[in-house]
Amino acid sequence: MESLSNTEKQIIEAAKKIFFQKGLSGARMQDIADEAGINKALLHYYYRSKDKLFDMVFEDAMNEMFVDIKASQRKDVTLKEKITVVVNSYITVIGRNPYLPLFILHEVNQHPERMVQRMTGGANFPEIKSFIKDIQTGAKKGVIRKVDPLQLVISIISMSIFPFVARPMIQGNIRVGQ
Amino acid sequence: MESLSNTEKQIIEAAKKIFFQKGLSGARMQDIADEAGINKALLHYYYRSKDKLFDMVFEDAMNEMFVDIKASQRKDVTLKEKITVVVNSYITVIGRNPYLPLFILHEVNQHPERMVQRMTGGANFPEIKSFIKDIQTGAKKGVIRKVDPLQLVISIISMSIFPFVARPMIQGNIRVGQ
DNA sequence: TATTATTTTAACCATTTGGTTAATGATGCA
DNA sequence: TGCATCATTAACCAAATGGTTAAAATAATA
Repeated sequence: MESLSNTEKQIIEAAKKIFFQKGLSGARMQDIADEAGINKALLHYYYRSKDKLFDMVFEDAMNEMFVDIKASQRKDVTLKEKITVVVNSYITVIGRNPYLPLFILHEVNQHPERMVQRMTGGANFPEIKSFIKDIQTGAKKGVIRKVDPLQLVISIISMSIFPFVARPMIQGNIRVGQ
Repeated sequence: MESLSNTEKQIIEAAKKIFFQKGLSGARMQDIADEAGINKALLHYYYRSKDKLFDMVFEDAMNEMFVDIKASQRKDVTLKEKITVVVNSYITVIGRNPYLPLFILHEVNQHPERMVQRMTGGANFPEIKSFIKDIQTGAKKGVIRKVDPLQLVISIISMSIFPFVARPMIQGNIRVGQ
């Protein structure tokens, strides 16, 4: 991220746009070049291969998706505040970039190994385990009802993210039923 | 679906396997032919083009995803039973074929028009509108708390489907945090 | 069995696509 | 101003890929 040339930024922006929409296998280097308004060879000049370029974009996407979440894991925040932060964060981030979640989910499914790397390497990634512990102590204190902590986490994440992912289908459906 | 030859079935099965895993743009006709144990030209003999073949698979997928759901829309079932049927149906169907939801979501995002067709044409497709009405009358009768019906539907669907979609990420995450 | 229709294949073909190369433009610097 | 480095491009290449064709194998039919 340190001092990218103007062209480099254009390329990354273009690559994000195309990769987010079409995925790795659906994206064409020519499309990215066109979107960036440059020659295709220049893509390879800066980022050697399609895969390398995709890696950058993917790492960017992961960061974008989870930056704010990290904030919820500060120790000095109450459980309910943490939950609020998580939900708000997802809604804000995805609202800003609707392609993000489905892009990540699809690509993780295509190459699970690629994500495990980013997860161990990448700085900001939400730690579910710590969230679970918070819920457990919260339940003991009586702040929330006693539930399976993992299930609660999954439910919160599901309800925060899935509506965006399924939006085209739901909207389509409602429209079809008049 | 009426009396397909053995080869045709093999092709459909192979095509489903490959398309489900890799999506339209990621799938190779050669892969499908190999998976079916036949020559690539035979694919085109039965299903003219990759797109035509994909259309079959996609329609199949949509049906598979929503067959059972239709059952929940019978009039003589209570609201809570309906909800149970919906949740169980999704869990069963996706448990049987984990690739299904992400495949559909991804492809619908790639070509929204394709889905709208399937939705208007396809027989079994869950009608959210009718579900919403059930919830509204249920709320009036006091069977459930008064909530935004659409939000409830979306939450139910989210919690039923998303855990499967995000499974690799959640499992990966938990493993990484030891 | 002879012939016709159907199924299957090997060999091709045209296009697309990721990637390379060599030349041209620009930019800084001595 | 001349030279060297960096940025950019047009033209090209090889491999991959969807699709075709003509021939071979198989099944149906008379």
